[in-house]
Amino acid sequence: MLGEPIYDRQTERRSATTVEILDAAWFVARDKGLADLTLRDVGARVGMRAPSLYSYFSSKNAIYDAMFGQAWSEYLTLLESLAMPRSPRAGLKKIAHTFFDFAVADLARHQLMNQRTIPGFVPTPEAYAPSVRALERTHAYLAGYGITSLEHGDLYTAIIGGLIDAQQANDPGGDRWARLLDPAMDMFADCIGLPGRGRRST
Amino acid sequence: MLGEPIYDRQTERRSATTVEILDAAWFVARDKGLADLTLRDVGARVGMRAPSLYSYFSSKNAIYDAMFGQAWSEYLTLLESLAMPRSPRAGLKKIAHTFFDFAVADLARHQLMNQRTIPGFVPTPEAYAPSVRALERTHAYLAGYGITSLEHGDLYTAIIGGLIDAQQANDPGGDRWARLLDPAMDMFADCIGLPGRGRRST
DNA sequence: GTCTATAGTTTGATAGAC
DNA sequence: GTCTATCAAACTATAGAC
Repeated sequence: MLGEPIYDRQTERRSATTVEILDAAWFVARDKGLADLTLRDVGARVGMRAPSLYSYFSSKNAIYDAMFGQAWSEYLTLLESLAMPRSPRAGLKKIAHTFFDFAVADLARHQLMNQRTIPGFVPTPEAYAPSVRALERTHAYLAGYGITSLEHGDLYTAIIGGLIDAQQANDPGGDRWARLLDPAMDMFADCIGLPGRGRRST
Repeated sequence: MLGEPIYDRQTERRSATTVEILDAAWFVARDKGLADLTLRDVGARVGMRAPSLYSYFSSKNAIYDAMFGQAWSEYLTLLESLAMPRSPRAGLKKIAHTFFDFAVADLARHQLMNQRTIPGFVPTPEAYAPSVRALERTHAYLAGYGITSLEHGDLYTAIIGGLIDAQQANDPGGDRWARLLDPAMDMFADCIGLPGRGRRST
């Protein structure tokens, strides 16, 4: 008797369709807004009727859940692929820019990842896992620069998050707050006594 | 012929009911979530059926709009009532705490005031006015402490906003990020060269 | 001004034919 | 696995009686 194959045409085709559906969901979310995503629209985008989606996802929230996990996994991969510089100051800026740019590049994604805006949606532990790993990885980077205090890590992420929200809320598509990212990082670095440039006017 | 009265029993009663409806709307928003506010629930809370609300508000968005204006007016009043201290550092902290506490005290209100989470809702210019006045007033306070640069003002508000969002997203009801407010303000003050304590470890 | 009644829409989800 | 058909529910908003 032959061993069971790791995959066959059927399961391969099936997961390909699953990815296709998720892509369609992202498109609709960006187009109509994350909260206004409907199964009809998603289905139409992949040439299906809404009920057919239930062959791939058990509910609408299951789609949100997969999107959540996918987005954080993407960010985690991006974060882990970074070649971190020697200089702590440059390192802080690199992570900050990576997160900032990732968030600003896709508002719907940022909303799903970082805000609690979908009424009944709570990510499952499986989908939540990569976001935890991303945070751990960030703290590991900071620790590599000698920043081990929990408070410093919290403040660091809060400042970046504040700049992102201000940017997208008050100047979407612009760079009024994006330009403050580096000065803010220098300010933070000065505050915790990192080596490098001393005081700076802005 | 008698002059027209400034008000009479009818208009007085009418505006009283309007306030009652708004109070009910706030209650429902806090209870069920801002996005899940329904006219049925609001009506039930004031002993009316949903259609009756249309005698007071022309649409559901008109209710959101009134709530938006009301919230910002309240904050503006609070802001203008502050007795600002002499010390710039203390002043920065006072405004920061005022805004932080106001936001954290009512999540639904914060969501309506500062985030764009309701699908079709855009505040009318009238409702938007007090929020502009609040921002102007904040900048006036900062100017009184010699902080006149636009960038500094933007960074100041972004930091506070970031701490608020981190607090409510990751530790609602706690104080993990609230405790960072003063250190963050000292950091900011150090950065822009305000007098007072020099460098500080956190 | 408030009600009942209802229009008109949209949505997530299920049943069952093919 | 995809479809049609449909359900059940929710909502905003309007019309018209009282």
